[in-house]
Amino acid sequence: MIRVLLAEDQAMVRGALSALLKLESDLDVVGCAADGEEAWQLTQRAALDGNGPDIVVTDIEMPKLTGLELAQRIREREIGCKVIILTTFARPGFLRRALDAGVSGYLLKDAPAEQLAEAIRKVHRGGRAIDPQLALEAWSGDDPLNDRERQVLRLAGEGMSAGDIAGQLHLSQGTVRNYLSEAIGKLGVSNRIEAYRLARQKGLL
Amino acid sequence: MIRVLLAEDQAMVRGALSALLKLESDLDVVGCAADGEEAWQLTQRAALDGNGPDIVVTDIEMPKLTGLELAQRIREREIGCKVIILTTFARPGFLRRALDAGVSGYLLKDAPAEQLAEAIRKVHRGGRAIDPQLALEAWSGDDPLNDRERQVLRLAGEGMSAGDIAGQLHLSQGTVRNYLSEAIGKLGVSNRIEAYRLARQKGLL
DNA sequence: ACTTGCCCGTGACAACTGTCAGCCGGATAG
DNA sequence: CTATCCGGCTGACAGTTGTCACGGGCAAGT
Repeated sequence: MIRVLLAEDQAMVRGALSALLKLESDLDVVGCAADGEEAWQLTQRAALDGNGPDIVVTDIEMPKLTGLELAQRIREREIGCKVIILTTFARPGFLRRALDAGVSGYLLKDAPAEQLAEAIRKVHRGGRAIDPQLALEAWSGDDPLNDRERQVLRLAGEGMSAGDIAGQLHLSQGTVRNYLSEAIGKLGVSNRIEAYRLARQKGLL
Repeated sequence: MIRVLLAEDQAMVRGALSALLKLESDLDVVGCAADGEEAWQLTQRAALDGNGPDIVVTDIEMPKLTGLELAQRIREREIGCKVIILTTFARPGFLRRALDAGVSGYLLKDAPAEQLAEAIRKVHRGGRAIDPQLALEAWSGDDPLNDRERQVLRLAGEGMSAGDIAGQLHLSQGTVRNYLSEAIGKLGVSNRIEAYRLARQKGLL
């Protein structure tokens, strides 16, 4: 019996995926989480009790903690469970960061439903399940942005001013503007809005 | 037995929803479509054979034919089956257009999974199933923005400067800034980025 | 110890943004 | 006809943004 934990913010989709996996006799859905933070709590707590999930299937874009951050944390704290990313976005940057975060699988929501159970089994056997089309693209374009630039850009994209961002990240306003300027330059655009859009589109956020 | 047809472009989600509905003993998933056009073909053909679906559950954003267009067509050709929209987007503008197209239900993918089956039954009995939170907004929050403000905001949201926008719309730079200022004020935010995000989120663009 | 690189910060400057008060011409209505 | 509204424009002002040059601190290599 493979123990699976599901993290996905859209309740309807979460419930439906759960129903899908419950049809498989060798899979056991031991938990569902509506955001990354909840998934982390559940995983960690269960792991301490010795009945943690074998596989975490997670979306990327979720409130509080993204799927990528969740994967990273699971690896850092050595929880010992595998992670499969299940997302809408075929962005090379996402896949790359997912691999850096040590995930074992990366599936698209566009893929046929049967692939999910198959991927879970494959990963559980110690294999990897990476969408083949995407795997190719991932090593072509490279990611110019560093962590700070990403953070700052993300906040700027939500409409925060340099001052706001500085407050939130405990930096000075000038530094924030420098990072933004850097990011704008690296991406070859002319203001923060375009930088945000481009970075987002390329999956660099 | 309620006959249901499912239209949703993401294969994984489509399969999962299908699994979810198959758990209900009084529901029968008689077809799945990956886009609006396919859903229309299936619905129409089955209707001619006298075994058309009672309910079509459809996403909005799909290739070829959107869920809204599908709903409209089903009503125009008097197929005689009900439509339930199932979408990510809580935009009052979408709901309004959906109602105009004669749909019987409008659910969010954020809603709990159980609601889908309930909504289907309710609509089959002749009722309506509109997300209550959304229903309020749709007729309360009426659109504060005028055409110019919308245009300008849309372009600003793509990263264009006041000067760029002025060029594109054949206005003066100052006028563009005035419109932006107006829009920012009406939406109660503090810069163009937030204004864009809010307007977009409310479906006003 | 010395470079090299990175992170964070400063100060200054030009450009852009957001706000406001007010002008003009056309349409509409009383 | 005149009053009023509306779309568009202007000019001015303070605040924010984008750029640049530069300085200090810290870590890793050499």
